Amino acid sequence: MASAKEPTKRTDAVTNRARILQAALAVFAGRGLELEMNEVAALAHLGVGTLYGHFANREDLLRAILQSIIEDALTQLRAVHASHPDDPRAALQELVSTGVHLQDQYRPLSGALRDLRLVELMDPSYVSQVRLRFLEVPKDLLTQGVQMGIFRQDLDQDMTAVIIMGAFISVMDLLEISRSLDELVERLTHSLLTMLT
Amino acid sequence: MASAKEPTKRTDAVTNRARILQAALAVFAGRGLELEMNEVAALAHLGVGTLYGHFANREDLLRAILQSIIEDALTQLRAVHASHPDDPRAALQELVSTGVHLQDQYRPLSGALRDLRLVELMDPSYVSQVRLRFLEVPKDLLTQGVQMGIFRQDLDQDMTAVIIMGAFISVMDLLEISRSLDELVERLTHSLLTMLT
Amino acid sequence: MASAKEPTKRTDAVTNRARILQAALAVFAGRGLELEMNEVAALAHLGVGTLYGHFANREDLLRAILQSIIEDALTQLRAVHASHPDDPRAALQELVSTGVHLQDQYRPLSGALRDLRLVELMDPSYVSQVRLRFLEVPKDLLTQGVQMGIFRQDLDQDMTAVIIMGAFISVMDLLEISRSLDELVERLTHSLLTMLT
Amino acid sequence: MASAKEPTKRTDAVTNRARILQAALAVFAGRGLELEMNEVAALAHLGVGTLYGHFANREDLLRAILQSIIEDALTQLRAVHASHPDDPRAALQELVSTGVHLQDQYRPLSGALRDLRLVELMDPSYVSQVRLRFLEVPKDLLTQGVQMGIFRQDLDQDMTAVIIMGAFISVMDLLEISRSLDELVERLTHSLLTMLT
DNA sequence: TATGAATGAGTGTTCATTCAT
DNA sequence: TATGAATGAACACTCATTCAT
Repeated sequence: MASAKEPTKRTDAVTNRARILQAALAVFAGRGLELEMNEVAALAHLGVGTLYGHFANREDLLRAILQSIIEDALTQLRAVHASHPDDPRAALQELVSTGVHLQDQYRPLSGALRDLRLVELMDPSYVSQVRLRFLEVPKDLLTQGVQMGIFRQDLDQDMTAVIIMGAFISVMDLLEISRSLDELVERLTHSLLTMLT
Repeated sequence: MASAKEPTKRTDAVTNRARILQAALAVFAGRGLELEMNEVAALAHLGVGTLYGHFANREDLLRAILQSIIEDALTQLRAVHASHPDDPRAALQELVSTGVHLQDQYRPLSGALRDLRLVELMDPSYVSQVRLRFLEVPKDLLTQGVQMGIFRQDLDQDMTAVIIMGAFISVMDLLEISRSLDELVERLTHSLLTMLT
Repeated sequence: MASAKEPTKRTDAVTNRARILQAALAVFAGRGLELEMNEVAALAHLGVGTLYGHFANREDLLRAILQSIIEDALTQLRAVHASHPDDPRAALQELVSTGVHLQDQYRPLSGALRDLRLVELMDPSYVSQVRLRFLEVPKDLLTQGVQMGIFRQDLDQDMTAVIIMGAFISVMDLLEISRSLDELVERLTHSLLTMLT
Repeated sequence: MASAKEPTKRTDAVTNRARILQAALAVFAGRGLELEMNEVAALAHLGVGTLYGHFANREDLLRAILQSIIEDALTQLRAVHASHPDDPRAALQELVSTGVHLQDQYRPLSGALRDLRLVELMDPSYVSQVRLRFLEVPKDLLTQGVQMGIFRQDLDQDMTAVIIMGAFISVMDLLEISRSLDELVERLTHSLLTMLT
């Protein structure tokens, strides 16, 4: 029905918004919070002005990226737990794997989450809420594992969740002296399981 | 060109270098790598030009701050181990305490150590070397504890060191929902001891 | 951040590049290599940023001006020779006139061509090449005049070309004690013709 | 009588003034009007402050250098004429030689004399006066030569003086394609003598 | 809605000049 | 008088944001 005479000048607005986010994500992966609007525009093959049609300003775009990353990460992490409803050990292993690969995928994220500029960007309450949502994941896994008698009973579950999440972040420091991400995953999983059972 | 209104301050040059570093440290604590020369100068009650008499440029000043922080942190952490030569449990407790307080004192440090700009600032090999030097501290403590039969034998010491360091960093995330730094230290120490023995 | 008080000028980009060059030329005529970006921008009734959209940096703009002046000057000087194919005397007269008026039009040029900063700006080989291209003009005229039997045979043509070019430059020193440019042109032409024939 | 106990702390003020001028001259030879106070001070092995004890400001120092160079150049050029009271040909040859070597010795001078900043620095009337004093030298030589029947009678002596001075300056352009300064001197002298006799 | 040239506040850095020692 | 660290105005350049097209 629709005969496209013009060379798709008005690409669908939704498409463009997605394209911007995708480009912004790529730039964020490289530059983190230093992301530049021109660079995003260039990568999205759009004019800078177009970015401002979809996001009020740079901060808005950053917020959108961060939310997108955060929700993606949370979704991935939660999916892990859901996919191993009866096997906390396997769940932990995959949680570690997913966590480490998320670090790799969104490299500047962990730094950004600790960057003071983030608090100026996002609502402070949102930031702490996000942190808690992340901690929920290992905590739920722990609770289940303890109930099933697989993990030790004498754990401070909040602290243990923190320890697990912190391990995801810090283990990247060993990447340079390690053969591969997968080796790190395996060793970290083993260590955590040793300490938790 | 120079209009001197106030009676020019003429403190000792050595004093001024220290004052600049102190001011820069304070600004770094607030802004991290976004540190601005004007802000440092203002905080030090010095003209901008004076900064350039002591540091060739902004990057040089950042490098000086970072090295200063890093060496201070490493010194503090190592001192802990040395002060408890025969008691790995007590050493761990104080290590946790020192680690958490360092996080608090040099807030943007852990983020900066993960910031891509750091590698442009410092030698890449220096950065990874620093990470390893930090990991050495808990690792040495572990080795000793295992030899003394206090910690479990079945630990991957590199991984465990990573887990301990990661815990220092991540535990700050819980600060908002915790009553105090000291409470966090206590709970984290307890959890780590539980898992290590 | 940008507070637009006046109704933003939005002249064609091509127009603006020309306007910048024109303004830069005017500033160069006044300040030579000391040209300031702010001054050029103000004279062009454009923001500084606009200059950087057309020229990568100050040096680039200077290069563009210098090349523009040099090519214009060379073109004008060569055109003189071409317009008097059979009359070296008339050609010399007009060459002097053009040379002197070029000096007047692009006042700091001859100084700039002798400025050490020029070599940092342009390729050193470009600079010496330009000098030679300037010398070609009187030299060709001499060659032709000698062949036609109008100028004396016993001339070192390179040296004579240098003498003619040097006269253009130095004669400006007499401007203050002379009635007009045209008088200078006439007297210089007469002197040169006297010495060459 | 004077027993110098202190390590010559107070070097004679006259000595220092001379040292500053010497250093400034050397810097001027390299940088021209871009001369920097710190560089002069360093080369003179004196503190910057000392410079301001002898010269009110940078412009004052520049004025002093320029006057020194100008007077030196004039003295040298006049001495040439005086040393060949009866031989205008020989005088011209040596005038060329001296002129060319002065160009070489005070490289940025001819550019500076054409620099607009010079007029802001020196009294405009001083500048034109200086130009005339320079022109006097070849002019006197011409007058004498004409009176002695050695140079042609039909010369506009002002213009010819200009032509000679201009030749000194422009001949430096050929230095790059010439074997040596001396070769240039010889060829230029020959050409001038050819044209003047 | 899309464009991207234009904008100018803000930042790093230089360098003539001052003044406590 | 000599010193040189301190000073800050001035300048090149960047980049988020706007708006005429």
